[in-house]
Amino acid sequence: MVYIKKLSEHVDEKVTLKGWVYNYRSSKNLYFIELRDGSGICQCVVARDEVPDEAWQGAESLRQESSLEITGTVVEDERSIGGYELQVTDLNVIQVAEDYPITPKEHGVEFLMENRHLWLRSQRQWAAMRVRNEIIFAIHTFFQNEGFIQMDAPIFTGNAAEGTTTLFETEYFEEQAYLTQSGQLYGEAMAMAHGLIYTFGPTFRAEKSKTRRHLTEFWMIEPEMAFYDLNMNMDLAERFVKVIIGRVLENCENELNILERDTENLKKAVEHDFPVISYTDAVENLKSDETAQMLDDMMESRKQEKEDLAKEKEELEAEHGQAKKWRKAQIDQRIKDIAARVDQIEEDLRNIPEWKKSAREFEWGADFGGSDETILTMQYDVPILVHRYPAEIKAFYMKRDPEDDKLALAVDMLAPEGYGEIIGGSQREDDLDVLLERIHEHDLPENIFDWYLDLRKYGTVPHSGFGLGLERTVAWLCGLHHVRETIPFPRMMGRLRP
RNA sequence: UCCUCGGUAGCUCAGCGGCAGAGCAAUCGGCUGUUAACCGAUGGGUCGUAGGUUCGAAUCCUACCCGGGGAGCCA
Repeated sequence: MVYIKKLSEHVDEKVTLKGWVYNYRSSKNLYFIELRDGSGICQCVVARDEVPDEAWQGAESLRQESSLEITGTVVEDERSIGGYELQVTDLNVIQVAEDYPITPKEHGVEFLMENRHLWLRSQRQWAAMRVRNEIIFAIHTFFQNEGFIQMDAPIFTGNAAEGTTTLFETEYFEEQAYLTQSGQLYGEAMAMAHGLIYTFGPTFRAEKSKTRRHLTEFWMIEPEMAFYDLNMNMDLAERFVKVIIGRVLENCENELNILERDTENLKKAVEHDFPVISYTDAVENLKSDETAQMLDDMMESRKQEKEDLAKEKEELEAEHGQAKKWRKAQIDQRIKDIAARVDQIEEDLRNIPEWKKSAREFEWGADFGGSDETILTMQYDVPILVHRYPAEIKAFYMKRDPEDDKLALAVDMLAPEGYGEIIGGSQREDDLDVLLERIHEHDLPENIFDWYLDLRKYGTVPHSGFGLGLERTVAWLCGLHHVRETIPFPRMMGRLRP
């Protein structure tokens, strides 16, 4: 048995492929079967004169997603997807699939999500999962090469600590338990045992967020490093992300092609330093005249684009009447695209004045909202690192800046192109008394943290770490609109099936 | 929880007070190189649910259910 991915090694040989019908076309004496086998897609040409009668009848019975074994000679052919095709000599139908719900045409999100178990077979979803796999492999390779030990934090936890986030509650024998929202505190304990560690596991947040960046169950990678300060932490995060992008560019060319991902900015991210900006400078940036001007310019260019699209739509509608059928379909599609884009523009036109106002009136000490993040990141093509946030808006375990007690030694990495925060991290408070004080300030129960406080009692050291959101990273590298397409079976508000 | 957009054939949508429509999919037929193939024919409906206004409601009003996008929160 040969896999489609390896067809180039079998030119002019007779091989047998096993797979599913992705799509098919036919004429009287010729059948074209697009076969997918999980490794790729190959067009198989069945000519009536070249195969036994049973094989021809088998071909005629095929429907989308029918399973089959197919034998033939591999030939190079430019007309075929992938550059190779199979001149079929025999085929054996395993099962004829009736009424496969997902056709090669367009579908809505709701329908596709209901059929996620089948949607995974579609090209774009296939490509996204391959990129996800490459990213996961790159993450392990990077840390293993750097001498990190992969260790697992528990998923059940007894403490709902860390403050504001809503957690999933569950029962652990007769005790109240929660699903973990982060493995970090445990990561710190493990780093004190092994020096450099990373966790790789699922995390759960019960927030009722319905946005393209949120899931209730997502995967997070959290390295924790003994004897690392904030600068070392930021350097590691940048090198780490660069390696991931580099590996994806190197090994997923075909997948990125299928996803129609423009790789220009990804290449820049590998080659250029990520801008490092303090929170305070970022606030200045938001309030600046230049930013206000940038938003005004953006407003103008959106208005212009809207006019251009309206004109294009008029021209298309005029052409529609006497157009041929295939051209009509093309026009309809383009008009649909235009309508979607115009909706987006109108939303922008409503939002931009508010963004401008919120940026202009931003007060030092507040946390950045979605629009503020957008304004900051749209000024760059590569991720930016924002550091030293006001301590008040950050978690209790983050160390204060020795040069300014109001600041926490925290860092966020914000991805470009609207993908938002992909990394959040900090240097941790390593002084027992200060940490106790913070716990009291945040009104957290001390007894829950007794084991965590032990880490400061017995050989405390400066240490740092960060968490990378896997799905947001996949979404960004794939250029996907929504994180629900970055994980096989996304869990989000109102979606527990399939 | 709030704001906003939507729910019409298996799918994607049009229709927005007066006979329920199109494309794709399905079924049948045609076509020797197609590639979201093409051409012809056929079948296919609880217009999200409940109530109201009206001579008449998919269309207007009210409530509810479900979904998309966003705010808050965050990776």
